[in-house]
Amino acid sequence: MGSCDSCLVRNRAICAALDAKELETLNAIGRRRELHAGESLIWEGEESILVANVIEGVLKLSTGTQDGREQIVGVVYPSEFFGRPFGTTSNHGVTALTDARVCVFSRRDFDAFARGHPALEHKLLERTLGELDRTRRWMLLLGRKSASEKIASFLLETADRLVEPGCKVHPDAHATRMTLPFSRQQIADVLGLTIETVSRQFSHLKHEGVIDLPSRRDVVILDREALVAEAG
Amino acid sequence: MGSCDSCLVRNRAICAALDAKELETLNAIGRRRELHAGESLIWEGEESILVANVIEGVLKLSTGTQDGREQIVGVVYPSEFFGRPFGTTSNHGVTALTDARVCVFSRRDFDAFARGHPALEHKLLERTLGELDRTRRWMLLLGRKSASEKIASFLLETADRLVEPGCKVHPDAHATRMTLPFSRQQIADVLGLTIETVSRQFSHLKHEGVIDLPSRRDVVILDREALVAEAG
DNA sequence: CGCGCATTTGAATACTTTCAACTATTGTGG
DNA sequence: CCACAATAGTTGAAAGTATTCAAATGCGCG
Repeated sequence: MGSCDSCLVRNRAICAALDAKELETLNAIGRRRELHAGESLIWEGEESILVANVIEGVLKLSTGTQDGREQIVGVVYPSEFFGRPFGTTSNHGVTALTDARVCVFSRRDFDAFARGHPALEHKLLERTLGELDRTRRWMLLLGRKSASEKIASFLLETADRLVEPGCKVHPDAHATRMTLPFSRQQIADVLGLTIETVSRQFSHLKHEGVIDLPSRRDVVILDREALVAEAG
Repeated sequence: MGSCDSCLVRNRAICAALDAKELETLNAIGRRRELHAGESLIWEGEESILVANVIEGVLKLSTGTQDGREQIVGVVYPSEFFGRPFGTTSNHGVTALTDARVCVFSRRDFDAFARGHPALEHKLLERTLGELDRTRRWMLLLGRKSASEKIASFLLETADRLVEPGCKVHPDAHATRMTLPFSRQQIADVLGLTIETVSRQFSHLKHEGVIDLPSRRDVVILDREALVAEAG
């Protein structure tokens, strides 16, 4: 229980860069942690104490203004890494969107370990570069897209990232039905909109027959082409 | 001419991680390139052929929609690195905002060199993590701030990044007068606004006595406190 | 089964954009 | 060096889109 051997994301996480012996060392400095939906692990502005890998569940990275406006700046799925290695302060909070399990490391321990293992640092670099690309693409959405384009883009991206990547047969598979790990307010915080605007756009897409909404959290994509066209 | 020895940003760029001998090797695979304002070095969507360090000048990273809307997703100043190492495609274009000099490497050569030099990869990782932090902070601006808050934030950030970092005496120095490396349209593309809105906000700040605008490209910050308050 | 809270829907408002005209700056050729 | 053309920026008015405020609906949990 809780060892790297039995880890669900063992070969997808950055740990895949390590051999058996190194993994043992890493195992010694890490520990499992369970989080309930809504629970935070890292707070914006605080000292960067820990970093982690997601084993199961979905978490959000967010920042806010003093007067309470919030912006979700990243969403972390299983096998992904979060936290701020090699830095003193955390620039955004990290909160579980669903119940989650993560593999946590003291930042200092992790930093020291990573410095001695270039293969791990390389994996981390590749992931960070990829995350930066994804984040920059999201800036186009925030700065230049209309509400309807934002919603369509959001549904497509979420459908893609939510598919369990275990299935190698269809590497480009898209979920056609999904249970969103987000409330309406959280969707608004991802897209830079208000909850009312999100709701109206969902209703509109439903009336157009592009999606179906069996329950609050479930979405069925009926017409993917239409969504792609709408995404701009 | 054009060797690492005489490089203006020699000890600020990632190259600072290398010793004399390694630098010589790196020097052999890199070459200097001059760019005129408006000239592009990398195009969005194309194969990632090269990466580079900025020696002098300012460049923008940008993406756009098919119908011509543009969003600037990053601004690169002297000593900073750009391009997409360890990846096949460039996700955003890179264009000089001012005349510029850069130190270019073939991506393949750079990747190979970096793989063999963990200290260089480490520096690159630290920079990438820092850039990701900065980018995520910008998302709060794009998603949640009003036009006036955006303009104030933009002026403060630009004033900070524009100061030559040579001056060690005042590490937190802010420029009080600056020549913007951006046209009004480019400011609009950074902030997700239209050129008219940018212009109106500038005029408003001027009439309020918060800034002065001696010429199109020059800004004098008269009341920094007011700008900070306005930035939200 | 009913209560509480998330979500939806409606109407009025506010902000940014769009379209259009005007002004100023820069650069060019006579 | 000046005149003028081209480009960049400013300003105004009208329109459009998302927000705000308010009320209603309905899902999900006890």
